Amino acid sequence: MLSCRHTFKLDTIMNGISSARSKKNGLSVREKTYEYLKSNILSGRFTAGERLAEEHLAEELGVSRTPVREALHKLELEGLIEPLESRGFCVPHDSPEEVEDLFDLRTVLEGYTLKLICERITDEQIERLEGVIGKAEASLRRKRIDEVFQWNTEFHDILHGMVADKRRFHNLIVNMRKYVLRYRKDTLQYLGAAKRAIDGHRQIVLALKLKDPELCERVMRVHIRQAKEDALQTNSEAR
Amino acid sequence: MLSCRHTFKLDTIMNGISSARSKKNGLSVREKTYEYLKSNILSGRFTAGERLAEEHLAEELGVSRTPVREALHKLELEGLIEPLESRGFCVPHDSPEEVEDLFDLRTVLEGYTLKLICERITDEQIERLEGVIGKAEASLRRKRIDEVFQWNTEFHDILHGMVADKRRFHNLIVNMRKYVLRYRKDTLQYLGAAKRAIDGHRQIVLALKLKDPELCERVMRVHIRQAKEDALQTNSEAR
DNA sequence: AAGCGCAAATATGTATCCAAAGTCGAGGGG
DNA sequence: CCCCTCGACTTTGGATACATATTTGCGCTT
Repeated sequence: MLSCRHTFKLDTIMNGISSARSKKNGLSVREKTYEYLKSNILSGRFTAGERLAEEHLAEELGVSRTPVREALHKLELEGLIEPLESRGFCVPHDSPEEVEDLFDLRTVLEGYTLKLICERITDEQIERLEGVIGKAEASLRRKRIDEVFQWNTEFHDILHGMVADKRRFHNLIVNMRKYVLRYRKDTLQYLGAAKRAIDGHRQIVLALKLKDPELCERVMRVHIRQAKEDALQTNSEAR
Repeated sequence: MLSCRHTFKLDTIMNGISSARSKKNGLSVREKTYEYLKSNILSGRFTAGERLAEEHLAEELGVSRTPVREALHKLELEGLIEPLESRGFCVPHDSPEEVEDLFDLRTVLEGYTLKLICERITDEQIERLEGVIGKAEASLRRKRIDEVFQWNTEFHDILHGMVADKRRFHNLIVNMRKYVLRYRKDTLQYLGAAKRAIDGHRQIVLALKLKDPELCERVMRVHIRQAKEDALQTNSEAR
């Protein structure tokens, strides 16, 4: 209650910067709310099953319920939260089965995507990928796991950028990688997993160089399956 | 303007039946709005690029803008509409490339799904599938294309029902089949396509009987690719 | 006559309001 | 003592109100 004060404050600021979705510069309140909630969910701030109430979140952010509602609905559609039987939403419990499903889906989609990429990739792009792998290895040698993670992310970003024109594939894959972050943050802790990931990337580039679409698909499937196993391993250890 | 009258009327009716999302019986206004818009989009009532304005739609349905907005956002996420640069949404132009993308995605997902199904299907379920194929053939002999379509849909429904526990796969596939309807409605017209679809289903069942996961994946890929070609063919003829 | 600019209309984003449904607890009855 | 019921409170869905932004068209100026 009494969030009016905060509301007015934020409102004023927002107006000053860029009231609605001025697209270029500032994000709309809804977008900010959405991003805020998403990052909180992915970073694990909310424990699974914990109730997320519109009102409460609205107050916390100093905005009205409207953008919060829209953000929650969007998150629900993306599968990051699920409706509670009674009311409200919560971050779903992630059973090992669901984690497995998620990775299986990635296995299939990313495998096929690499096959597509194989047919259109240029030598220059391959060099870029190799450069990134090199940087990841350098970070690994310095035991900077978080840096390795950054470079590995970059590696996949470059790949996905190559199918940006295939919007459905692109959106789907990018979305799934977001969910995966929830698990990866634990996985990351292990040097072994980081090394395996880099090895996988080396193999991917090799397959791309050979211009063998079928090999590409298989290699990527193996890579993601490896990631799945690392994630499941870490997850079960955590409990 | 002056939609107030309608609004009050519908409001009263709604309240009488089941105001909010009484889940079991009646749909919430948002859900009804969503379904309404979706069926209108899929049935091709809106021409591609045509602007969909909240206010206008709200008035047409006799509801306020709130549920319309939520429905529009949902449709956007599903890819059935896309935001216009300025404001509002529109049904995207479906370039042959996009249709191809859509089917490619289905190819991959359904292929993998059949592989999964292969490992868990029972003889009884196979019999059910064969029964449905038989009925589709009977309908085909009587040249009842719409009936063939129903049975073919049933065939895929049964298959997808078998991976209902893999929620991500399930949702994704079911969703994509919805989009496909937009094209299939034309494709359907052709007996040749109907026959090819049934043949594909026969092959699928055969692969399932052989319990060969790799074969299943390949056969399903071929089947969907066939559907893609039929769809593209029809589409280009239509223009 | 043409182009620039301003103003009005329209649409969208956000806040608030209202009604209805669900939840929880207290009190009474079995 | 436990269960059932009724009522108040919480929370959500939907409507409306309001501010802002965009677009379009009209008028003025050059």
